[in-house]
Amino acid sequence: MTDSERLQQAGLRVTAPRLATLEVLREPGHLTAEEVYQRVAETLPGTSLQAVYNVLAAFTEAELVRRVEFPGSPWRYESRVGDNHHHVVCSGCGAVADIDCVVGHAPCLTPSDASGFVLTRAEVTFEGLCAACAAAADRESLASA
Amino acid sequence: MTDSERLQQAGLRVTAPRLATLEVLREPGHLTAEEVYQRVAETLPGTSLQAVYNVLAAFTEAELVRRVEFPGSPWRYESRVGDNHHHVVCSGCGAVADIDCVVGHAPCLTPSDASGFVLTRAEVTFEGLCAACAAAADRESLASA
DNA sequence: CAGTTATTTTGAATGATTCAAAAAAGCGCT
DNA sequence: AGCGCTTTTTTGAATCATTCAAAATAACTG
Ligand SMILES: [Mn+2]
Ligand SMILES: [Mn+2]
Ligand SMILES: [Zn+2]
Ligand SMILES: [Zn+2]
Repeated sequence: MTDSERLQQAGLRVTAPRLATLEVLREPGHLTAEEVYQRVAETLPGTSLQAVYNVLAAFTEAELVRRVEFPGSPWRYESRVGDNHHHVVCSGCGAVADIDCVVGHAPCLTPSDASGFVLTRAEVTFEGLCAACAAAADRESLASA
Repeated sequence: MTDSERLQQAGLRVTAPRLATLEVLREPGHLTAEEVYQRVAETLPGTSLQAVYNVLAAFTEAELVRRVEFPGSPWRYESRVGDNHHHVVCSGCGAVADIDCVVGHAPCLTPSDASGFVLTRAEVTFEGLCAACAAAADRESLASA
């Protein structure tokens, strides 16, 4: 299916900013609105940041993209949708990586006691150190020892 | 241990705003800085919102309180610390409830593949409808059927 | 192509959090 | 109790991501 068709299927008009945004978000990654805007502006100068915000809001609504929120960071957007995967954020450098849903059977959707809530979704964010930052920390502690 | 002693143990000076904040956060709940400020101001008029922000930042740093972030909401603070429990947020009314760590053996800390990250923490936020909102939704769908 | 409606542009507003400088208060010591 | 040093609070302003609003423009329908 072409990008235009995807937009139409979602009930959205086919516009240049939207096509450019789809293109930018095609490759894997977790970009902020500002970052998407920078990249869109490369191929489509004159596009406003506000337009990118509008596009991303519409896409999120239509579930063409997924919006993820990490502490202390602006919202980020990715094209990997529909699989409720999770994320790790490096507390050293801020790098983000995808994590497939834990140990098979989605244990994260079956808490022991949900206090009467009907659960629809689980958002899981891991925190840790990426390989590079962990290595750096190792060298650090070795040097000071 | 008294609140004063807790502050001293954390290396923090004992001040009125800090004691008042500890008092406010004694009971379970998830309050925003603004809400803490409102309650502190009741017993300690003249306290500034900025002071509350300072206190909460110091407390979070010292792990006297835990800060949790929910999408679309200002940060919230709670006194239940040290057990890495999780949360549900009602998508209807915004109510927040605690959820003990899922099915015993903390499966949320053992993802199938962490892409080389060394994990230190898992933040799990469930989304759903609280009992009241679920009941309301039921009535709604019944009426329109 | 004209009419209708969605989208983009431009410019400003909002709200939570942070920054900075001066005043006040807490603590250790005498 | 009083001094001096350091932390905390106050006051006032700044920052940043996101949102709001109105007018201009562009996409779809027939
Ligand atoms: Mn992802
Ligand atoms: Mn809690
Ligand atoms: Zn890193
Ligand atoms: Zn509810």
